[in-house]
Amino acid sequence: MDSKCGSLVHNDNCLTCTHRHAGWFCHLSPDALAVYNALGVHMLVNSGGTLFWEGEPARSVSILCCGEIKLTTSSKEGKTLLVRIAKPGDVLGLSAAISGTPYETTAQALTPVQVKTLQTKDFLHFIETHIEGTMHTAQMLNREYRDALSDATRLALSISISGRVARLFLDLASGHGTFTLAHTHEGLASMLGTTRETVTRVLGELKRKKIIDIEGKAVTIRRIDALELLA
Amino acid sequence: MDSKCGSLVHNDNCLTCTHRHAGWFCHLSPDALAVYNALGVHMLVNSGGTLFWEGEPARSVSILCCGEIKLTTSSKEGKTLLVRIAKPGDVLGLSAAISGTPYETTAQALTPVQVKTLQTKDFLHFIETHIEGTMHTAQMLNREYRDALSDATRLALSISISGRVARLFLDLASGHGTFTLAHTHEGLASMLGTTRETVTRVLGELKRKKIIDIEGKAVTIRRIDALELLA
DNA sequence: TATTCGCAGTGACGGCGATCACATCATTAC
DNA sequence: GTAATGATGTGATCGCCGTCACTGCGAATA
Repeated sequence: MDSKCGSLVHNDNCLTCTHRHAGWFCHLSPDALAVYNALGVHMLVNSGGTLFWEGEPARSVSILCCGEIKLTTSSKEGKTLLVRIAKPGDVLGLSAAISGTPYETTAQALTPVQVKTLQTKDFLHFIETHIEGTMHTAQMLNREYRDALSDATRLALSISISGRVARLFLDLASGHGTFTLAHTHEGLASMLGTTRETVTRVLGELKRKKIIDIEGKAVTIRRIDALELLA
Repeated sequence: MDSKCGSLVHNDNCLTCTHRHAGWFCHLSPDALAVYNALGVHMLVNSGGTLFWEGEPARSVSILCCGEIKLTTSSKEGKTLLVRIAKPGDVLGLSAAISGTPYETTAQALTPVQVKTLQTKDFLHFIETHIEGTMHTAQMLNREYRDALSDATRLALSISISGRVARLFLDLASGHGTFTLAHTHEGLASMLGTTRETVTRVLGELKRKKIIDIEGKAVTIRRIDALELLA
């Protein structure tokens, strides 16, 4: 499953699309796919571009074809929580469309991305008339729910910040001994409800204790037992 | 919308049920309702009874007819996070059923409750064959997602324990100015990710500031605006 | 090369809340 | 009654971590 856009050749035909993968919203049966394909438009967004802002009325829904998109939410005081990184196959603005409320997050491209964008009413009409689409919608919302819940759990159940870092790293590694850290310390801090400085210090501590290794963006877990103890 | 079970007369017929309300899962068209009605069984659960435990295989899905159910998740060390208080019309075990994973929370009745319980496979078959049910599923999952996200946001963006207490009390009051506090300080602490002493101190503070009154187990909210500000 | 800008690392200091310790009350057991 | 047990209230201490201030480093731009 390649998360990049390849050469970023603009492909606006879902019927001939080779990116699609099980678990993606657009992984539909030929019949539904034909209807889906006729809807909306394909768009390219530059790295750093913003698809929508938190609080904005939800005019459209976008399915991410390739690339990565950062979803954040912020408090009145300007503090920001990194909700999650959307991957290809994800639907952006889904929750807002379903509930008819403004976007609950801000969506900003981390890489060049391609999205297929539908007007909210077209999207809703599609899922209301294709049960397959409705089921996929439920699946996607369920994933978002599980993500948000595990965030809340991580934040609530670990008193210490190092505990939260440990929990997050165990999540990110998801069984493997190594993973790619796609976040800056700033980004980690906002996921963990702490500050950039504290993240720097905690990571330094973990490296010094030989619990993890960090080389560039590659993180290796050396003592998973120690991490689990912290979490 | 009465959240109580009235005289708790056992009504096992959804067709003649007068509790139902817009936004509830079971608020279905006559056709779908007739099918839905024929599924599963109605059950009464005493206050304090447990419907299911976190980690258990998701054998069944329950729609809450009346009463309140506490959903919690906990860490290995026994610390507990209050996920939310389910209200009538909510579907318990929905996420687990949709994703085919174990229950992600523990469900414990706060009051005497009536639920309609379906085997997971029957529930899935119902929503896979009734788009109305699928849409309601998406709506419910969306609500759960929004709840979890606001939990995460509050936990991440607010350091203060008094904010969490305020939020919990607003949930428990659910619009009313008064409610019964069915937990010890110890219990509250474990839900809020803090300690018994801190709960005692925060409650004392809130009483001193005339934001709430506590007499025995009866809590009265005197200044709901102040609570909302804290949360 | 020089400048800029974002990210990473580090020290100092102060405050919130965890922890420990103990003093009331309330309720149940005896 | 008295003892025992559990819940609540309160003070003292202390450490984690938020905040501020600054340095170093590398990549991008000119």
